[in-house]
Amino acid sequence: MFKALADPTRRTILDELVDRDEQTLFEICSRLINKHGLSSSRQAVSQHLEILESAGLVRTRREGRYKFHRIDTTPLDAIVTRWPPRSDSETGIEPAPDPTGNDR
Amino acid sequence: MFKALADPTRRTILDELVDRDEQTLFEICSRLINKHGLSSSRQAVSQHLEILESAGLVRTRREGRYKFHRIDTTPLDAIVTRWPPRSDSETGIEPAPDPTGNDR
DNA sequence: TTGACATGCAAGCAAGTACTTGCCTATTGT
DNA sequence: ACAATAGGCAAGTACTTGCTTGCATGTCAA
Repeated sequence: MFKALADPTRRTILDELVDRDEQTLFEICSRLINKHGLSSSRQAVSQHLEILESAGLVRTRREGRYKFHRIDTTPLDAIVTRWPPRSDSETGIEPAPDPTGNDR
Repeated sequence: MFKALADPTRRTILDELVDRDEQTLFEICSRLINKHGLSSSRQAVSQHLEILESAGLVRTRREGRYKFHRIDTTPLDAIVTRWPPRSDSETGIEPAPDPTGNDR
């Protein structure tokens, strides 16, 4: 999931899906070009969407020849819970034992 | 910042800095090896820390020949605010105008 | 002062990644 | 049926990136 977020184009795609949900591949393509000035080919965007989907950040729904994409932000919660903001009691001076780390 | 989070070793370094703040380079090195079984050379970890620092996720403090590192989680807030969780009113059926996106 | 220690700098290499190109399948409208 | 449309698959390529190697700088203790 972190690798999926590492690409700026993919982040812009997520921005677009926040702006409007349930978009098709071509729709996302033209909005990237017209609204963001990105020269992204259809295949490039398709591969980005694959990566976003396998990361769990995008859910898809097939309907005839259309494939609609919607954002799923739930995987993002893991980021903030993994590295929680430090409380004041933790930011105090710590014992700082053995800066060389030779015993670990 | 997203690119900084894309590497698993860098994420483990952040884990370590949550576990104990104000660690030196060598200290982080040995903890990566002993606690996580990662075979990371000193130079590799040093470069990871550079990237984390330029991403604003790690703050450093020099003291003699030691350089202490501490985590800064404030940049992470931008992630959740950029792609906020959808409220129920937004998850309803949208008009879905022009799936081809030809007018955009 | 001198040697050990903690860290910094830079060139080179190998693996990964984003993108293109070309072709293919499936669905829909006329 | 047939052409247009929406999307998928796969190989090739240029660029990025994580890592190593070797040396340099700065600090501290004896």
